[in-house]
Parts: sequence; C-alpha cells; structure tokens
Amino acid sequence: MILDKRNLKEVVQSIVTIGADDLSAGRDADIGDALAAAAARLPAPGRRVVVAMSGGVDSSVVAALASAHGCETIGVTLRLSDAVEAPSRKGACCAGSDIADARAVAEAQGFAHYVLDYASAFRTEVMEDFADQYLAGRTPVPCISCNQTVKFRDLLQVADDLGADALLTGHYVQRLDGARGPELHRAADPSKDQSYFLFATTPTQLGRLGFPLGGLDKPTVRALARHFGLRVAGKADSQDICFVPNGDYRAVVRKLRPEAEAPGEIVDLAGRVLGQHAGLIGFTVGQRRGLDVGGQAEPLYVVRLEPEANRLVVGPRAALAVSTVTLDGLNWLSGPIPADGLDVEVKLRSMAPLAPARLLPGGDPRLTFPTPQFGVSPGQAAVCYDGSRVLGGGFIASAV
RNA sequence: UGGGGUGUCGCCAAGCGGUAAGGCACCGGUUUUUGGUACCGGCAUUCCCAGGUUCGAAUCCUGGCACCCCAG
Repeated sequence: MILDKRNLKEVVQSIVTIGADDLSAGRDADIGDALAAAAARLPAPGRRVVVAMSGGVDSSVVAALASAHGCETIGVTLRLSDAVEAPSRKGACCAGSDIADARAVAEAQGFAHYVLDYASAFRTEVMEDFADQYLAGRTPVPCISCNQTVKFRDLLQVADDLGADALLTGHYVQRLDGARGPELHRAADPSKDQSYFLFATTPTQLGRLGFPLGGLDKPTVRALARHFGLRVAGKADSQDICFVPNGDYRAVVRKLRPEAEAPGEIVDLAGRVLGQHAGLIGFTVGQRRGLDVGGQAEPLYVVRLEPEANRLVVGPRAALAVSTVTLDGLNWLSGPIPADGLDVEVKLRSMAPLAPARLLPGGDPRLTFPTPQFGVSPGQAAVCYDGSRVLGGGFIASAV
C-alpha cells in the first residue's frame, strides 16, 4: 500500500479503531499527526532508502515509518562488537540481541534487512581511537567518531552501493532545506536533541541523510512503535557508551592499551604533590570525584592532564575558568566565516547550555567567550549554533 | 625521661560540664544518548587508653601511652 501525506490520517484512523474511549481517541489523533510529521521528512513513496537500524526503538520506528510510507526500505544493522552478547544489558546496541531485534522488526514489517560486519573497523576507528585519545590526555566523544566513520562514511557508502536515495537514521535532529542547501538543526524536542553528536557530518553527507524523528518527542516515538506493533516498543533507551559494558570505560581502555594504567602524581597549581592517581585515563578536566584527596577547604577539580609527565593538575573550581578555546577538525556547515569573526552560540558539552561566543577563523580557529566557561576538556566537541541551526564545530584542542 | 604543645570520622576541624558542628574525601541515588559537572541522601552511641569527680564529661582530676617543638 502506498501512503502519502494526504491520505495518511485517514488510513491511520481506519486502522486504529479498537477501544475508542476518550483516551485512545486523543492518542489516535496524535498518531496521525506524528505519522504526517514523519512522512514529511521521508523520501517519496517508491524511493529506495536504507535505514540504519541499531535494534532500538528509534531506528526501528524510522524503518517502520519508511516502509509504511511506501519507500522501498532496506534495513541495515552494523555488527560492531565481537563480544558475545551479555543478556539484556541495558544501554547496549549493535550486538547480538539488538541485531535480532532489528531483524525481527524488518521481518514483521515486511522489508529487507541486512547485517554487515563492521566490528573490525569499529574497533580500530572508534574503540582504539577512544583509548588513544585518553592516553593523550584528551577526553574523546566516541559517538562522534562513530558517526564520522562507520555510520556516515561506511554506511552511506553501503546506501550508495545499494542504489538508495537516502540513508535514514533515528537521530533526533532535523535536516531542513534552506536556500543554499540542506541545513542541520536541533531536534524539535530540545530534551532529546542529538545535534551535538552530528556536527562533524559533512555537507555532502547531510544531503544524503534523513532524520524522520527530528520533529517528534520520545513519547510520541514510543507511541508510534506501539502503533506499528514493534516488539522493541518498550525497550529501554540506550545510554552510556555502546561498547562499554558496565559504564566502566576505564576497563575498556585498559584492555585496549594496558600501558594506560601507569600511576602518577596529583599536584596542585603550585606543583605540590597532593596524592597519587591510578592512571590518567580515569580523569577529565573539570572532574571532581575520584581524586581521593581530602582535607581541603573546598573541592578540588582536575584543571589539566599532563600526559608527558603522567601528572594530574588539580585546583579549586575558579581555576577551571577559561575564555578562549582553540579548535581542530573544524567542520563547517554554513556560509563562510567572516575574517573578523562570527558571533555564535556554543555547546562545549552535549548537555551544556548554549554560551555566546565569537568564532575566529583561520588555520588556528578559536572561540572566545565573554563569560568564563568551566570544565572545558580537550577532545570534546565545541558545536556552534545560530538558534536551532548547527553552523558547524570542531574538537577542543586547548583552552585557556 | 628538662621545658612547652597536641591527641575528636580516612584528612582538616568546631566544641571548653549538659548529652559529638562544618568542610574535604568516600558511598548511594537523581539527572544525562560521551567523559564529567550539578543536585539529593548516607557517613563518629563516640571523642588516644585506664581510673576518678559529677545527676550528667570529648570537655574537670589522676595515671599511662603516642606524636610534635625547643633545649641536652
């Protein structure tokens, strides 16, 4: 059956007619709106699309939406882990039972599904990079490197090879078509917005991507999952790093890079030794807990990591204040940056509030902040916004 | 073994006869689709030890013990 935006609501209402009390009547209307909103972000019926399916609720809903919309839908799940699946591990993705979930959704909805083994690429480009960055005293964002590599480079290539018009994902972001091409915007639901993790998407990639959930909130997506009868409708949200079993990322780094354990000194700003640490990988700038240094009048925070000396420098919160941040790996998604700079709003952490700043271009791009920022850690992303739009961003190289 | 000082939670520290503040650390939880942060909660039936005075002592007395400083 081919649906388009116009007849979607009728179809939905004809499907959902069981138990027509007030509650479900209201919900039916919501479902209709949600379907219409998602359909507006899908390619036309008949088009071939690849959906990146993690096995979770969101991407499953995307695939079901695309299929119901009449797209020639191909679900693809990347196998990213060699590990045997730990039973019902909360927060996991892309492993055994998640692959089975994705496959089951595809079967039930009646579209094609493939599993591709990317464990090797994922290990070297995401996991080992993650460990190496920690060794270098930085604090990486593995979700971004995953998007930069296996997801939007490799999976997009797969979509090309399969002759698909678009690669759809379950990310909560919006791709809006502006006067000069596709723009990346924050999700309509600010509490679910994932644009921070997608700043490194190139303009070319963005042109091939679709994010059907960008206008919806999570409860609505779950309602859609129930509407489609997906078995993953009640599945827990993923959280934490997908390749870190128990939230213990240090154990993962240690396994990949055993030399990361080297203990060293904890010193204050004046260089006085206050204690010992069990390995720099356990710390990030702005971190307070885990220092195990007591007897202080006020809390101590990690001010910087010195990998060459294997030292951790700590100080009071005030020592965390920085006003200039240099960037590397700048990815720009909007018009040229004026030579004298551009006023932007910046996120220095995925959950951080937007902070006004000025972006200065050049070979050594930097951000200057009129109000000091705290806990700015090299390796994290600095993402620039203009309202809801992602202008671009880079990785924090240094901060003073 | 002369003089002085100090011994209260892992660390710092209040209390000075009325029934153990606070900070740091640590632990747990909430928040969180990165690491952190933040927030909430927990954390000394006991005050170096032993006696004594008192209705009542960490607080007073006696005797030990330990550590620190200054003099030998």
